[in-house]
Amino acid sequence: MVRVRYAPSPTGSPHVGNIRTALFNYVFARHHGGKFILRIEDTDRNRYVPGSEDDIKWSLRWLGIEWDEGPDVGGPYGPYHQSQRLAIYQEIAHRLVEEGKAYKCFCTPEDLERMREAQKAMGAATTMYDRRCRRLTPEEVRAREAAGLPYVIRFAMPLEGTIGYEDLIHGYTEFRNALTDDFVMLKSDGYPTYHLANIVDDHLMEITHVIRGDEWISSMPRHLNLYKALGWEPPKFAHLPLLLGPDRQKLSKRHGHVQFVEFIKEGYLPDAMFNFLALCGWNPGDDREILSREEIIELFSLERVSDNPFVFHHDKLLWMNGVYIRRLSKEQLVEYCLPYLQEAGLLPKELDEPTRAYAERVIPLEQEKMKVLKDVVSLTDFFFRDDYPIDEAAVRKWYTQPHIPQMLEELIRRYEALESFDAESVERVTREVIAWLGVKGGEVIHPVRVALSGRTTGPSLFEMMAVLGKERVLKRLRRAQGWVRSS
RNA sequence: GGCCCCAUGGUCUAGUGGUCUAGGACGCCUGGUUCUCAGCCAGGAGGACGGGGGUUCGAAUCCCCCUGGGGCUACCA
Repeated sequence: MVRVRYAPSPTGSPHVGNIRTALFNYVFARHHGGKFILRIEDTDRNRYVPGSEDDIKWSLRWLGIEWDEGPDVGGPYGPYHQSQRLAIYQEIAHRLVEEGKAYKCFCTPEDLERMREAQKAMGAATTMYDRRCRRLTPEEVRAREAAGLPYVIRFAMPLEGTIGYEDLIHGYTEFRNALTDDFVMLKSDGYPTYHLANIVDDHLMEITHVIRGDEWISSMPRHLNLYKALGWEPPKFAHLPLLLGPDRQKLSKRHGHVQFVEFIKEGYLPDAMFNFLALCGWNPGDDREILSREEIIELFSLERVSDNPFVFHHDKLLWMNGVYIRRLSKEQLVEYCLPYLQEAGLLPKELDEPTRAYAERVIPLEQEKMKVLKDVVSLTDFFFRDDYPIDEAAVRKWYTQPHIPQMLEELIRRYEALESFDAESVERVTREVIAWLGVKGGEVIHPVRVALSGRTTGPSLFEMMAVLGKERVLKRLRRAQGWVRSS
């Protein structure tokens, strides 16, 4: 039985890279019919950010990623918050101390700082804990404890030899033990560090595969030696290529919009995000790129995960989201868009039937143009308000032309007489005016579009008029009569 | 600096020794459709597969070196 976990730490709203890791774990579990576990690694009390755990869960659920064990759903291996498992880590850390595989270190942060300064002053290329407390005699340790000095527990790394492992993505890799220092396992506040908690929980929760970012490769000598010291069989490891910003640095806040919840708010669709994230480092091996979750789960394999870093560009995500928006039924599109229009104040929070029906006719008009749902606001605002911006350059271009006054007058007269203001009738009448004026179609259509929407781009003019309705159309055409000027 | 990872067009990626004068996608450009934009359709530009050595009849594909980029180097994850 495959058991994998996503183990975020609640130190802020998760960014795309974190969620990509969660998705790969989830897809791997589903592909193998295994379990996907969510474990909260809240072992850093200083960096804890309230609310970030909710963002993590919200992001996962929004993507349709449900965890089989973890917060809210429980499970046989709980608790799933590391802060609730402190006694376990402490017991194991002390056991290691008794076995001589770890030791108490009484160095203060100031001691360590001085040590590093001294090493640098001596021209050392690398600063590394000098293991001074590893050499303390039992009497010295007892004396310090009796004096009530705070301490951390450090792992006693082997001083020689190498340790290696077979990475499912990178292949065999090995490290020289002497190059890794005696890392802290248990902090002076009694909380474990990632290195300890992660190994203990992965073992206790019977995790079979650890799938995480490449930045963890360098911690492998610590983890592998810890497993060895504990006498535990390590799980399989797969390190995912890093997600990079356009400057090729590891993706982070510095790159702007990288928080996953920002993507949700912008109006990316869950299916599109799922699809795109799956392609951040993985591909199905053929030319397909638009893939459903079911297809991704069916086709996924770690063997097809690339081992080179992935530069995250928004362009392709935007394109893909557009593809998914265009595939939406009119009803789905409306449901997705209404909240954005309400949020923008273009529609009331409580929709009455006529208003809703109107919005249902407006929104689909711009479906093919939307890249993100939020686009609906700028694309359709003139349908919902009268004080929309006017493209002055377009007004200057058209409203200085000689046929415009006559055109407006004639259009208004004929539209007023129309009984049914549907697209076909409006088009018929408009074409009559075009013929009567003896001008090209565009010479009427373009200035009318500017009159009705204030812009030069937009939906098909006649459908737009039918939706706007006779009253609004006439009002706006009359207003446009005031734009006419000679030049 | 040390250790480790990575290296195919601007970006993502196919490619696992011959079928590659390197395929696909995004982006970009052109044309078509059309009342505009978008969409859709059809074309196009853009790579001497980072460089140098090998191995081989034959290398984008295997090996080595170099170069470049990145990650880690905390009582953070």
